[in-house]
Amino acid sequence: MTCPGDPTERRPTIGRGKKVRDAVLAATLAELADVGYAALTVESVAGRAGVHKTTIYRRWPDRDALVVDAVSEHVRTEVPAPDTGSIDVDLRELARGLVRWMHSPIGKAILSTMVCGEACAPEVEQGRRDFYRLRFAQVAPVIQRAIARGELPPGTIPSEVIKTMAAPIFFRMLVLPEPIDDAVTDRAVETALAAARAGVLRDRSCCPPGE
Amino acid sequence: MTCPGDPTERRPTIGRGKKVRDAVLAATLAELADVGYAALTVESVAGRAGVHKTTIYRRWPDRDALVVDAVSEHVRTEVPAPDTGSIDVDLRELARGLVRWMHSPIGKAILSTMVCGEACAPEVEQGRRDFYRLRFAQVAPVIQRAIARGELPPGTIPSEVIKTMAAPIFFRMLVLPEPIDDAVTDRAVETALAAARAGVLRDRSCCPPGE
Amino acid sequence: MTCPGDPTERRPTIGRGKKVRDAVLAATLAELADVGYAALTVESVAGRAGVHKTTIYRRWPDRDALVVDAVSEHVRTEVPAPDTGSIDVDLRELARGLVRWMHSPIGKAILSTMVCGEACAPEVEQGRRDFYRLRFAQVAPVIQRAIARGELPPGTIPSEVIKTMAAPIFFRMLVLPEPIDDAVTDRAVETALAAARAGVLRDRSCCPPGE
Amino acid sequence: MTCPGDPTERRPTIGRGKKVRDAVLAATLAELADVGYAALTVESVAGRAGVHKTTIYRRWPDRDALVVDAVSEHVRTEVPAPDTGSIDVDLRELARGLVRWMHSPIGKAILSTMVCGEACAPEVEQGRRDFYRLRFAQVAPVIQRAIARGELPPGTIPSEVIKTMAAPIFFRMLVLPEPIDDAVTDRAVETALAAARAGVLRDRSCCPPGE
DNA sequence: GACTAAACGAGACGGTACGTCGAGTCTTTGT
DNA sequence: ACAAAGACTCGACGTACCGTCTCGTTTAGTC
Repeated sequence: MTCPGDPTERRPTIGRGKKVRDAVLAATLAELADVGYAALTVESVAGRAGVHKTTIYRRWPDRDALVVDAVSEHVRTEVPAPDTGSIDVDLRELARGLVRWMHSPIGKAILSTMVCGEACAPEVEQGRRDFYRLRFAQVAPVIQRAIARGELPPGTIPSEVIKTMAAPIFFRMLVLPEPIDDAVTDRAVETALAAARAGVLRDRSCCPPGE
Repeated sequence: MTCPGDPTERRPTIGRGKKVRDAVLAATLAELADVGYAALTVESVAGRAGVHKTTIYRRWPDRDALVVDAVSEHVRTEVPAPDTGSIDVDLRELARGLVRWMHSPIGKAILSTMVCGEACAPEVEQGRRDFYRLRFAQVAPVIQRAIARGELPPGTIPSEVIKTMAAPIFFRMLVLPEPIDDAVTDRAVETALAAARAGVLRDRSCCPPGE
Repeated sequence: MTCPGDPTERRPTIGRGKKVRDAVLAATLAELADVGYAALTVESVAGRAGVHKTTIYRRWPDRDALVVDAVSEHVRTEVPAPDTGSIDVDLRELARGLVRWMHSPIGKAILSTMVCGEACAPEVEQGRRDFYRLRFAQVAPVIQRAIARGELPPGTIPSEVIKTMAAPIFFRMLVLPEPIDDAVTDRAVETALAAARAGVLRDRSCCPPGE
Repeated sequence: MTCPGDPTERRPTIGRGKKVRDAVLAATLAELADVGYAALTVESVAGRAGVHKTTIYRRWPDRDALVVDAVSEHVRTEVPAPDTGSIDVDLRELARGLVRWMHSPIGKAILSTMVCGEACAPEVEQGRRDFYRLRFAQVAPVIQRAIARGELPPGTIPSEVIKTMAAPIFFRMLVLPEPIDDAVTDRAVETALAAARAGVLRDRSCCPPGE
């Protein structure tokens, strides 16, 4: 039956095709983690997945599409949004989780794809935009709860807080490659909180106020 | 320094060789700006420089070395450190300059090289580390003056302020590709200042909080 | 013969199977005429016949068998053996018919299959041997009547006369690709008759010359 | 040296390139003889020639061009034109030579290329036309001498005699695949001579025979 | 001002991966 | 229970670019 509820992919996703698809995507992530995006080879992926190269090309138009798909697949993973009652603790937990993810094989895999100086295929571009949008949405409640509790000023934009917290971590990881220790992580959290509390991260268009 | 006798490069750097070297490096930067690091081909560079491919391989061991060299060349450019007497204004000027640089051809060229998810050649790795170290050093006086003026708390680490200001801009440019407008830039500046004023960016190892 | 019960083919030849079989064979001939034997694709045939590729592979072991079968199908066509009372006229008529056939779609189809520099599958090999044997047998009476009328020497081998007449035509068509006009055709006929009349085409093993 | 006199090919033919070219063409002919035209693989040729696939594609645009070139190369071989003073003997010798050539590896190689039912690439088409034109020109003197000696009627077209002799041999070899023995060969010769002597192979346009 | 050595132009070559096509086999599904 | 539909394996195609090599030719510094 083509029971309603999972029409994300056509029928081939079920049955034998599903097995192949999963094997290939898993192999892609593994390769990504091992050798990175630039050195990823369709033939290696095929070999690792125990599948023929042409089978991959039948399902994905090219290397980029394959990688984007593989990464997107693992994006549906729910990121647990902590709720300890304190924004300091919650945000620190999120930051630590981000750092852990960045250093995990799968995180490295995704990162190596998800960064490139704008000359990327539009496909990849869109893929990563979606990725981050989803991630931010998943953790936004943490900030919203803090606002509700009065820990952060009303009008604070949740995604801005997250971005402000995440930015220094990504920056150190990807731009200046510097090791990321707890001090760095904590500083990122405190920076975001300081900015939020100072009202820097509020929506300025609606509520000019306050001051 | 290019003082005579400098053996960083052999003689060929002078005379005819100089012309070739310059043409190739310029062509490399142009290609970098046009198509990005990943799509850069030695043959295109050779063609653009009006030089034969083998000539390039005679001087640089491989593609990466060429790119690193081309980029390093343009790193010595002095970044003017503004000094208006107000850290707000100075920092905003630095941020605007950074954004302008990021959108300039040369900036794009360097960025496309300087970012990659860790699977880079060590050569590139070291190159970019040096690049940023130098850049931060160039603008550190701006912060130091602010500390001296009492605008920022003593013990504030200049490079941390710069990084905190730069991180959200790079993050938006490279990770989530989002357009960067003045609001974003200003917010980055204010975030860095808020954090600095809150004492988040002080050196914690030496001067235990106390305050 | 197509008498009922003929077990050369299994049941599927009747009923629904018959339709499929006919459609596929017709499509095969059409493809053969259009693109030739070498470029013939099972998928194209399937598409043209409105049938799935695997359906073809179920019925025919491989491409060659399909082609041979398709061609054999159209071999049973009776070639009218002219009987004007004059071997000159009769033979010329046969020659013209041969040339017409060669330029017809079906003729081209068969020709493109029926020629290949020996590296053919034995299946094809046997198929074409049978094809020509049958063709020659069909027109042999023309020669036999001429012998009976005394137009050609006794002992003349009918198939040899046909082959001698046909050879230059095939030669020009397949080997040196040259256009075939009436002059060529006539010359082929006259050559065969000259040779036959000179006794070159008699069976030498049985009736030692002498005569 | 670039001494005048051998500008048949550009410079690459000399030096290292010549070795590669020769090796590849030889390997092509060998493959052609072994597996035939249809089954010939660029990779096999490359392997046999001890050369990389891409090297072949650098010099020849595709498989067909390679084969045509390889065959053309071996066409310059002079075919000795016998001159015994008797057209019967000379022609028989030519016929036997043709049959021997057909059964030689190189002959098979060329034949397997040189026959295809018109759906050939124009490149191959032109190549074979040239091939046969040259071959016929090489042996035409044999016929011309016979005409001069009065063995054949004046006005006899040499190439027609050759074709008439060759046609049945090719026909048996390629169309009906039948073994070719001396009887067949002799019959072909006698047929051609009978036709020539009967005046069938004269140029009809110029000398409308007095006979 | 001629001479020698380094560097350049030119082009082929081995090698890796790309993305495509077609043959023929195997599995799932629907009837 | 069997045939249609699809997906899969396999092998070859022709392409692009990498980095290497070997020739001649030009040019730059030296004697």
